[in-house]
Amino acid sequence: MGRGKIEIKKIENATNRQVTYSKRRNGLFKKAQELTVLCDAKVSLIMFSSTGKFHEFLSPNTSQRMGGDLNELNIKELQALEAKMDSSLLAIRERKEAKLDGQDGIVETGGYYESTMGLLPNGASNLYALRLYQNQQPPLVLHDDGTNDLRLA
Amino acid sequence: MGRGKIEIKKIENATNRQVTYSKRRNGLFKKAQELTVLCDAKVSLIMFSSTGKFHEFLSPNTSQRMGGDLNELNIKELQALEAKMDSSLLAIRERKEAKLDGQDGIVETGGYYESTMGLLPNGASNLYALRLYQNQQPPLVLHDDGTNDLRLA
DNA sequence: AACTATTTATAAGA
DNA sequence: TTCTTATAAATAGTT
Repeated sequence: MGRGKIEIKKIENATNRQVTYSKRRNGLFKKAQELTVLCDAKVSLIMFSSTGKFHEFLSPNTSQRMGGDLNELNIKELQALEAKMDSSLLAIRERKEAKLDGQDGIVETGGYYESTMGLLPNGASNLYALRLYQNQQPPLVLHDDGTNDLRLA
Repeated sequence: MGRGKIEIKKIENATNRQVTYSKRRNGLFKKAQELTVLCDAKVSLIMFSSTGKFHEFLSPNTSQRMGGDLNELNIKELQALEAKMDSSLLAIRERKEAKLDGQDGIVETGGYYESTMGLLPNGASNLYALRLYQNQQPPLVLHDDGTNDLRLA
């Protein structure tokens, strides 16, 4: 939708690529915003340009605590969060043990799903998704771009 | 871009809202895909309809481990992941303690940033963002939609 | 699900 | 870079 039709392939010229990224990023955010309002949906949109610039959109209706911090959470919420982190950590430790022992006990039964993207202080980025399941020995799926180690703060 | 111009406000008719959600969701995914390819960007797009349906887009170049599981992670990665979860858990416990004591020790110094959205097995959803910092007493920012308790598996 | 009249996004140019 | 505008693309209302 412009003066000419373009092929969807990587824009090799870095300047043009940056300009297009900027324009289309704005377009995507606007669309995400509109979808959120029109359809009462929840949207999380996170992106990194090829130069490592980070931008995100979160549904306004999910941002009531924006700028807040843990002090805004009540004890019950903190306990729930702690419990979740605890069980996730346990899952990771179990996996690590299984790995060390050469075991394999993955059972994918569905359940909690989580997708996330991280930005590190040095500008490097990673994108990964975690799938945390509810059975007693939760498997966990982790993705990254395959080009960097997981860089977890 | 249709037969008529529309106002960006919630579509009250549930059927129309669902139809529009479906159309615009596809549009958003297509745009996200194009941006990924054209600009060599990384994009994570996650959404829930008002009826709780879940959809996501992850940049293809960040999905090399799709379908994999923790067994595909090496020990080093598992250790890094474990350490991250550990420190996050510690941050949460510290916050909880501070909360119980009525303290306030938040210091936002920047650093690791993480945004995430979760889906629970019962179809309920939550959207929240965590900001995990690198200083020794990491503050943590958590958002949800304010209408439900945090529902963490 | 398809079809189009229109609106909207944007590629190329200024 | 920011603005313009011709054109491609998305989509609202309809069938």
